[in-house]
Amino acid sequence: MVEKFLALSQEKQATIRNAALACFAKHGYEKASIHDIAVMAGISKASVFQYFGNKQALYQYLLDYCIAQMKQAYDASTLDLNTDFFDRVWEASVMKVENLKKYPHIASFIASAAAESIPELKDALFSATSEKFVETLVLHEEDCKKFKRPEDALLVFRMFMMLAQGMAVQLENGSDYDGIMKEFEKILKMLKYNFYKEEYLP
Amino acid sequence: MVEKFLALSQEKQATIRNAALACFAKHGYEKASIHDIAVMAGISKASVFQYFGNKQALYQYLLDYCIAQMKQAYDASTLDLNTDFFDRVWEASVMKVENLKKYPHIASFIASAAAESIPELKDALFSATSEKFVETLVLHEEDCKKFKRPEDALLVFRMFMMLAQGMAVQLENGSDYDGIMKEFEKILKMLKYNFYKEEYLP
DNA sequence: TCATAAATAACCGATTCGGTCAATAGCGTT
DNA sequence: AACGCTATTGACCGAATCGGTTATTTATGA
Repeated sequence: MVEKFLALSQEKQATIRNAALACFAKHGYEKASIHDIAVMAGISKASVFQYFGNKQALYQYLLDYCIAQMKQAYDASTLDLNTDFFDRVWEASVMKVENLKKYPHIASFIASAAAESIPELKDALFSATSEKFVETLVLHEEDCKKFKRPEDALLVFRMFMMLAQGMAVQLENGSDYDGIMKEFEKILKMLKYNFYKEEYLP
Repeated sequence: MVEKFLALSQEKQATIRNAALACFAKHGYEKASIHDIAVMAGISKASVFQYFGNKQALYQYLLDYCIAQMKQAYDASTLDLNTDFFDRVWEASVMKVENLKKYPHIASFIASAAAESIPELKDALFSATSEKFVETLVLHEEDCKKFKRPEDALLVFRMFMMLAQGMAVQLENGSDYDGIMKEFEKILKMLKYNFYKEEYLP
């Protein structure tokens, strides 16, 4: 049923998709109305049904699209190259923010769908956001040695995870990307300076 | 019109208020329905109208209630006593979290109302969350001297503000208060140890 | 037991819901 | 210009839900 939609131009697809993602994210499945989505996308309500058949199918399409996009984003995660912990955190953060910029409503849609306990999200979310997974990806054993107190490394990492959530909130609330990222970069440098042994400082 | 409601027992008032706060916070003013609120509160829809007259009056009552609660919470902020910066941050965080525990839905309701750009919130929110205000309240000049690099103090404070937002998100998503606060306490100690000059460490 | 107050089920007109369909607008072909 | 074909939409459908009212039931207290 979705072929009609996929035949549209990429721009129009993106416009409609973003409108639908935003509405579902903001209001949830039941309270989001096709009328709202159509108005936000600048098309008629009938067209939405022409493209997707019904409300459920539209939601399912968005779900599949977001899961695929998420997997792709994580597959493209090649941050093992940088050898330093703080550089890796920085790189991962930049990647996350760039993704947030490129696909603005995916994160909030996923969060909203998770709140409605959509079953198929459980798996996709678990593999992507599992703290242990990200931990082994970012924090290596040899990183700890650079710390004045090696036992601090894990806690610093956990702090970054919380910090990332706070940043995401601020970004959603309209704060400018560049300003926040600049500040985050300064924070990283500061932490590195204060936590590393002198021999590992530039 | 609200006298009927205020005549109820405190527990029943709290139950109804929390249901209404949760519904308005989750769905916004327009999409939140009196039916939903009544069901969540375990009373009949007619009773809600009996207590508050109409939807707008209910919303206005919640708004007034939350603003009053917020002001009271900030008036009770007596954290000047502790002389150390990190202790002050810890105390402020505990206060914030205790408030979040005591009045679970106020924060999200205020956020939702702010998103709908309710005019009277502008003032109340500005005085309460203005970063400059909190900054002068928590970060004093003599604190900076304790840092190995005094210029780090302000950035550490900014980091705490972001961290607090991340913590709030996790708390809303159902993580346990005590676990998060334990971790935050550890983070504070760790930062203090790494940032302070040795002479200021216990 | 009875009067009174509190709570609700049933109901109201109006609006909005998801969904359909016939009419229209756009557009390449001849 | 007239045609045919398709993409798009305005108008419409019955059903559900909206905010709000009212008549009836339930609880209370003298």
